[in-house]
Amino acid sequence: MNYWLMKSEPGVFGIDDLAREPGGRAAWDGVRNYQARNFMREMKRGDQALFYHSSCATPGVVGRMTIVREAYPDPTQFDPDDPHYDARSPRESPRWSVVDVEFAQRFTDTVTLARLRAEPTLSELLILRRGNRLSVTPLDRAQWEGILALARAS
DNA sequence: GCCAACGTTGGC
DNA sequence: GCCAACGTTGGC
Repeated sequence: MNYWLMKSEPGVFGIDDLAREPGGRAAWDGVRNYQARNFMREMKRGDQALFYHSSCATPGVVGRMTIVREAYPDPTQFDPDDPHYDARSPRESPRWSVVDVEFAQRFTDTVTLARLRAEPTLSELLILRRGNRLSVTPLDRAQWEGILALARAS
């Protein structure tokens, strides 16, 4: 099993939006960065992911979800009315992928970015790296457990 | 709103 | 292939 951290702006699509979807399931669409896309293509059904709220008053990890469908073409890349439309993505070999995620838990309290930075054992977290902008990053098991422990402790 | 960091684009 | 310009991300 693999562990991931996935960012989204709560003003666009937050964890409460995911929880409200039918079955708590949604396609994680709109990713337009090759490195992030490649990580999504590595995801396996049953992998676990943390939901991170970015560009908001209190950025941080707000809950967790499960990968329920492995990578397939992102339909929004072919939709001219979608903000993530990509006119240069070939139909026969789509450039962008999505995975389907399923809501698992919303933490009572956000594990804030400040709290993550204050935790010495999480110093290698990719999202804490200076200038990091990747919206999808892998976690190792210790990081996953560490963040869940912080969520339980709050 | 500001700004640092980074990815992408496009001229050459 | 280089690199300047530009756009985006995301914390503050």
